[in-house]
Amino acid sequence: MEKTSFDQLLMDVFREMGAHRPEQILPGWSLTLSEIYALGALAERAPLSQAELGSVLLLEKSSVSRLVAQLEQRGWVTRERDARDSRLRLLRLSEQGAAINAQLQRHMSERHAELFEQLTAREQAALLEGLTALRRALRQSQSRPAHTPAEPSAD
Amino acid sequence: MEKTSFDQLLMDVFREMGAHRPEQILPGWSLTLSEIYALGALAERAPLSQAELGSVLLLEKSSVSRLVAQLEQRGWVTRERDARDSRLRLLRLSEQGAAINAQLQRHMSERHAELFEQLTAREQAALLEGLTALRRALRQSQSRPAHTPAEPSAD
DNA sequence: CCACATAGTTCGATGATACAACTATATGGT
DNA sequence: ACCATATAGTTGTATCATCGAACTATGTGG
Repeated sequence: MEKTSFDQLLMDVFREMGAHRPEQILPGWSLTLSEIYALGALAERAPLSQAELGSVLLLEKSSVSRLVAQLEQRGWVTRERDARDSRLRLLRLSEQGAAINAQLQRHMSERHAELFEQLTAREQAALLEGLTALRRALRQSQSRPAHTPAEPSAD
Repeated sequence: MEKTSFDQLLMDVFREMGAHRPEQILPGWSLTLSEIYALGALAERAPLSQAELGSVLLLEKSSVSRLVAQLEQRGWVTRERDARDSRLRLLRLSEQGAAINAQLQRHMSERHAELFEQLTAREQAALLEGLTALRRALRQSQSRPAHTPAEPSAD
């Protein structure tokens, strides 16, 4: 039993999941991780401004701008101007976008299922518990990345 | 309590660790994930040909070629020709490379430590167990990525 | 010795990202 | 009202990791 480091483990998992190959995340779908992630975020937390989406995705606003432009072009996301503050772009999934997202989730679930079948129930539980905890820890120690996503001022 | 999907979890973790921002993995070190990973692989499994390294990293041979060229340029990796088959480049860490790798590992361990402090012992154990199992499962179902890395012929 | 296989390199393209400079809109003080 | 400043988003430019294809060099088997 190799005492593999946690980083090593995580890196292995990243790679095997094809994280360094944008096109490969979901074979056949020309979707990047960011796009998938964005759809998921919008599906859950209803209307988000681009800045808000950026702080979820940890992406620079310019990257978000282009990202959502693409999603809009595909007809998956709508960008409505906020009535109260027309600088804001309120992002929502279109119906088609919601459908795509559902399909994506399903697709990924299937992939999970395959993977999970190979884990014992105990391992599955451990994986979820561990990742959830890790994410929590990461969020807290969120050691101010370069483009430190500004806290959406709750103002 | 959101029933966060596993993919979602994993993606969150990716992003918070800065996996989409090459430079950001280890602030101050201009190292990509692949480079870090390559150093680690060489540290463990002694001399590897580029093809072998490629199948570890899941990278195309051309990508490996450039990657190791960079590492060599920095003086971290040596590329010796195999005496028996001079087509092969036997990759090894230089002393400096080994030192760098050790430093990297230490650096990352520290980061772990910070993160782990925020997890309960139980969560830590769960994380390691879960990731280990997941990696195993990924390796097994490693079914057919596009550029399917050829099995390094055990010759 | 020639045909073919294998290891690696180089070239060109793609795509995700950042940063900086810009536009448009909002807000607050005088 | 008006200007200064702040904020949201866009556009332009650069970087860089990656792939695929075409190439070179080396090994191998008739």
